[in-house]
Amino acid sequence: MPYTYEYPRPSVTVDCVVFGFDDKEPDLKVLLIQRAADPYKDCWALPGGFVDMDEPVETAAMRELEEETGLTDVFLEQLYTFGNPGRDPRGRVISVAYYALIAPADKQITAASDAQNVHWFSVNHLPPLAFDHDLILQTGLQRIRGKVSYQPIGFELLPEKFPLSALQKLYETVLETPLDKRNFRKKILSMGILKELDEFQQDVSHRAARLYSFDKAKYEQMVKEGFYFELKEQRSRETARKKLNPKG
Amino acid sequence: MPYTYEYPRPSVTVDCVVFGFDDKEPDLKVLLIQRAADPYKDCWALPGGFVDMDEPVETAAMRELEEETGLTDVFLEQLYTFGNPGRDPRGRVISVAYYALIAPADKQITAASDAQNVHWFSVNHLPPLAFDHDLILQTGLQRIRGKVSYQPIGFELLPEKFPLSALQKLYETVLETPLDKRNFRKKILSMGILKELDEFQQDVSHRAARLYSFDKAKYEQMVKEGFYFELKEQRSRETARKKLNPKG
DNA sequence: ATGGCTTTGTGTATTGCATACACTTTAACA
DNA sequence: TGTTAAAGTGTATGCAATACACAAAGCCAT
Repeated sequence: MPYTYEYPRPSVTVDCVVFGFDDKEPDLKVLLIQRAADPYKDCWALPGGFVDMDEPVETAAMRELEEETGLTDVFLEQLYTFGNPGRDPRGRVISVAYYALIAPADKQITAASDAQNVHWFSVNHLPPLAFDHDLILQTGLQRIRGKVSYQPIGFELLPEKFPLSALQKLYETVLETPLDKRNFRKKILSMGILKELDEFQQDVSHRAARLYSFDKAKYEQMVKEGFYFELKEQRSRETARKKLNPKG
Repeated sequence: MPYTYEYPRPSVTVDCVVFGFDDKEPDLKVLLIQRAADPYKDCWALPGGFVDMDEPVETAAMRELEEETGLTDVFLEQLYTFGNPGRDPRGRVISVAYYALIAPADKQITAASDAQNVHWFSVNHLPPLAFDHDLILQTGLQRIRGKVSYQPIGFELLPEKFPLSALQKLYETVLETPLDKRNFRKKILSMGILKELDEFQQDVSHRAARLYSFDKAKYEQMVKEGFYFELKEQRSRETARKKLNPKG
């Protein structure tokens, strides 16, 4: 026990809420691991672990994610720090949570390290989770729901090349609202941040859709010039009217 | 040195970016303390300190804020966690940063604890800061710039009763853009989240403006019913036209 | 009291964008 | 070849954002 301090110190961990989108189902999924060790042995949990003394916190998140699930090169952003006393039976543990967005089809998942199992779960059918991981997960869900409308992070959940219908389904799923096809296409295309490809869907039993890709360089250029991404839930005229005159 | 652990542990601190608004100047201010102890003795810094083992992190932020500046009952939200190795010369210190919004006129400030001095600084005229506090402060600034447009947090920076011109100046200051008076008033009043008071400015050497207050209960009710606060930088027709046809 | 100064407070015409809405085209497969 | 499934496309309407200027109020100095 060589590490001695004048005052007590908490442990610091990282946890990752990894979101994935499947446009076949379609629903929003979260990657969970089944714990191989106590506490909460056999319970499902977010991938994560202790921060090393000489690594940045975000690096720790990426390292733990790779160790436990095999994932590398993912979009990763800090979510929130959870540090209530009592959230971990081992003592005072403060956890810096991150959220990641990946296109499951693009990435291979492998259980490793102290995960005995890794699995995608729909956010609507989650198992009981270890620690306060359900709170962390719900916080992540709120975050991406709030964020997709104002930042083009949704593209991180799609493969590099995708049909417009997949993008629309993604937005419909995350925002939990149907969108009008013509209006959606008109709006996203008018932004000019998509590259129209000369490629089409393969192996579909109906007319193949044209594929697009997100033009990140152009998007960043446009942001510099004052462009403002916005792709929100459509507010119907009904709703708008009610706002002004609640009696109908 | 009674605290001994099997693995090394970082220290965990909190830091607070306290924003205030002065509609006389008008500019956005930040509350800084002058450190009474090493490291960075005499240097200006964000109020903050170590998290106790048995208190929630947010409680630590409120406690340190009160100890060092005398402030209580302020709007406080978590901002971001800064934990790069090397950010503190005392060793590995991970800091959970919060930001606070207050109306300086409503609150009394008092230097105490290990602050030898407390002072409001304009965000445009900051002294050199201790640790990575400039990074934290800029992160806070970005956060409120991004957030005022979509959440009515601006009211936290005004006294309870305020004239519309103060609200407008606040938005102009935070968004760094002029706003049209008639359009601003039309929009904010049409939202129905302001209570029109039967009180007027006192001691002004011109026509006294009517005072308003933010109707928080009504706002929260409206949010439940699907209301969506939005008060953004106005995009001129010029700008909008350039977007579609860059050549003019 | 009068005129000057400062800030409040108000209305309308125009334009652009969001919305609502349905049918034809394409391609695979039976 | 016709059945099925999804892709792809245009327009009319209405609301909301914008641009814009002057009269009213109240204090102050003369």
